[in-house]
Amino acid sequence: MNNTYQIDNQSRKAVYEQIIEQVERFILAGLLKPGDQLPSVRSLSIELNLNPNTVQRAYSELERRGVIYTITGKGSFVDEKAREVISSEKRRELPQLFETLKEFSAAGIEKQEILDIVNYAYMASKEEQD
Amino acid sequence: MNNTYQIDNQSRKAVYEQIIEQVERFILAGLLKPGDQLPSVRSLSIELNLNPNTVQRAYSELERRGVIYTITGKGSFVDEKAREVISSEKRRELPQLFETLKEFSAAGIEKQEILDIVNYAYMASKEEQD
Amino acid sequence: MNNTYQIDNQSRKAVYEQIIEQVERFILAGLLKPGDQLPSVRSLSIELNLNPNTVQRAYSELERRGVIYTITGKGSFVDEKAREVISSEKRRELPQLFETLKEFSAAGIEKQEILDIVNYAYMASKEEQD
Amino acid sequence: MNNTYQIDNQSRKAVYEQIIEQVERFILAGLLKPGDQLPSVRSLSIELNLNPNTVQRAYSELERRGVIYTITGKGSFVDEKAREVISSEKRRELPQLFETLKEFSAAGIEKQEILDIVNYAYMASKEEQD
DNA sequence: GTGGTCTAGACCACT
DNA sequence: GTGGTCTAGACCACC
Repeated sequence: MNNTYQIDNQSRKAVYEQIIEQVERFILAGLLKPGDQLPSVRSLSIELNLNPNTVQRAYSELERRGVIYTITGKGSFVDEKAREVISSEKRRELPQLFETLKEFSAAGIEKQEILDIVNYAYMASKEEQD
Repeated sequence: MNNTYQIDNQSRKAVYEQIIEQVERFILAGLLKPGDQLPSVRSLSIELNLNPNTVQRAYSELERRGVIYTITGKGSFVDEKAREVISSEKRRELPQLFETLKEFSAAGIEKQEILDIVNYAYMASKEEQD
Repeated sequence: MNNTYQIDNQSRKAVYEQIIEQVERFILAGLLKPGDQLPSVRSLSIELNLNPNTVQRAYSELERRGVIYTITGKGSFVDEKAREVISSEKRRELPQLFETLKEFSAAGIEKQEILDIVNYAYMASKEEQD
Repeated sequence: MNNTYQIDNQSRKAVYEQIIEQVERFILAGLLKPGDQLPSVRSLSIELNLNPNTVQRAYSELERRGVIYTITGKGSFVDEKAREVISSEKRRELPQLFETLKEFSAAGIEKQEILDIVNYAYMASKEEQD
């Protein structure tokens, strides 16, 4: 796992959302810790060959959520409560998981197959953490 | 559970995608069986207060996927292989489930909590089936 | 090869065109000879479970082309010049074959592969003739 | 050979299909290469005096097939695998060629005449390529 | 600027 | 009546 940002222009996901996701992923993975400085809007926009507006939008949204904070003239930094904020965001996705799983069931996908995937995912996640 | 169509204008999901999802859900739930006729483009567009084009687009996509077939001048009908097609569509979503679960793990959501949701979802789905 | 009519409701081809094609094919195959009587509009529409209008339309078009002729009150019969007419219809499709073949070439399909198909098709056709 | 788009309003082929065919033809002819940008939906609709929806529909279908990819807000571009995709589409038409040839045979068109057309078509295609 | 979606309403071929 | 296509024109998100 590396901590350099990447964007997939061909993805149907908006570019600014891809940036948000990656910042949050780096935080969850411990690659970015509270107080750490994020790349500046300008440098990241150059690195990723993006319009600065796009990067700015991602940072603004992250700040709105309380994941980072910005000190004008100094830069953007990971908030103390970042992990907490991200976790509660993810938790809000659980009801949708429930709906998805009901559809898998209706589609005839065996419960055991899902349970296996859960186990693999949790194993894989713990390994990446190390 | 009823089999009348509903659309949510607030949703960020495209209306035509909502129609597709509902048709597929009705089929999985057994409310629409192979050979059954779907509401005509016109009648559904009136019922949902939509433009015929929007309904037409949903039906075209369902036909392209092999979920329904259309006889010009007669109507649209559930394909014999509809369930099969939908199941394989769903199965293609499993890798994304894997990614989502890894994120839940990284976000500190306990595996047991996920397993509970899986169990609930499969119970709920089986009940709706009856 | 049999000479009973069949229609494919799910085909994208119009039903009346399917009838036309089959009549012409039977004539080319020698299953229908000049002077032979075609099934009546009514009986064919019942046999194929079609609206009589649809069958009528096919017969009218065949008459217009000179493939069959109709004697009111007696029925429809294969015209003496039927084969000739159908052949010249087919011959008019040759320029389109030319275009199709150019596209196959551009798509990287080898000429030899096409030549093989031509040979097979002519062999198969001669066999069915017997 | 030029690479400007043209539509034939008289044709019974749908306009959006004509656009699809032309884009694919330009790609096969090497006039459009992977990564090349297609005219924007708006500009092409103006150039051809069509409604933007019609062009949009063609582009959507091309994207679904994997011939082009689209970056919302930036434009549509020829996919790396475009030729591959188009070739396999064409190859799927071969069985229909077989049927057509059988009919030509039954219609009394000499095999030699067909072979000549194949040769001409392959010659013509190679020349256009240069 | 770009594509994505939708409404409104029309015409056509076919059953 | 049914679906298939198209025009005209609008609004949105994103770059």
